Amino acid sequence: MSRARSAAPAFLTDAAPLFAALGDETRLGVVARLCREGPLSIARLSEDADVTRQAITKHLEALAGAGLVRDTRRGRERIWELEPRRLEVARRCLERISAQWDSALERLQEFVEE
Amino acid sequence: MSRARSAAPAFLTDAAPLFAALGDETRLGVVARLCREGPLSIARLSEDADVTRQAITKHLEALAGAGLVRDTRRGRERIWELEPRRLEVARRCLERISAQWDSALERLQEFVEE
DNA sequence: AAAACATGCAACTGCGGGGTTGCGTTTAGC
DNA sequence: GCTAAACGCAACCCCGCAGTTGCATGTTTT
Repeated sequence: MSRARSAAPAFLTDAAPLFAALGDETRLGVVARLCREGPLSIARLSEDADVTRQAITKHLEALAGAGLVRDTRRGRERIWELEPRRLEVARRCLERISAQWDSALERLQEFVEE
Repeated sequence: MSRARSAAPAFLTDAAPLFAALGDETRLGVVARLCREGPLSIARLSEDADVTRQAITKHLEALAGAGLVRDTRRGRERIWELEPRRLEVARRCLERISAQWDSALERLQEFVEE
């Protein structure tokens, strides 16, 4: 489908890669952890993970590809942190879709009441 | 990671498959269309899509796997519609994560202001 | 300078996702 | 009853993702 039916809204086209990036338990966990613990190195992120350090690295780069995180080099470490701006965009995106569903749900509710 | 770091919150574990289901432009388009056009048959959903009918079928079943849609047979047709309850759950899930990010963003803001 | 630490790079595997084609089956519509 | 529409099923292909291992490189630390 992609851009069928009178051109899908832009925020939907943008949303797909975003969802895809978050559609992995490991990555979602990394984001959550960066959320509540702030910037962390790869080593620290890998410590409690049940996958390899390299796996974590790949996931971080996947998240970076979606623009959700950013890395900064500090000595021999590579520190990863959330990307506020992009995260804010993503947040709005989620809310728009949420709102879209909400109105759809209301309409469905009307049907039921008839 | 998955359930590392003092057990990841349940709503995170649940969210991953949800995001995964939505992490495809085609599927996202299908959901959006069911949102604003109501229940539709596979044929109608495939009409304007740029993939095959079978592809659409698979996507629908993927969405069904995430509990987002439901099918009803009507004659020779198979009608697909949104699953309100589950969609509501998903919506709340998005909002929780959104809120989580929001507080993280606020904290980041504080850092900047220092 | 040597040991320990943090990471990069590359190759490799396995598997599932997204897509297709071909054909069979059921249900409308004349 | 015959044709066309709507769909199911199954096999197949391709590619990228998630994960691994092994080794090299750069940085602290003592």
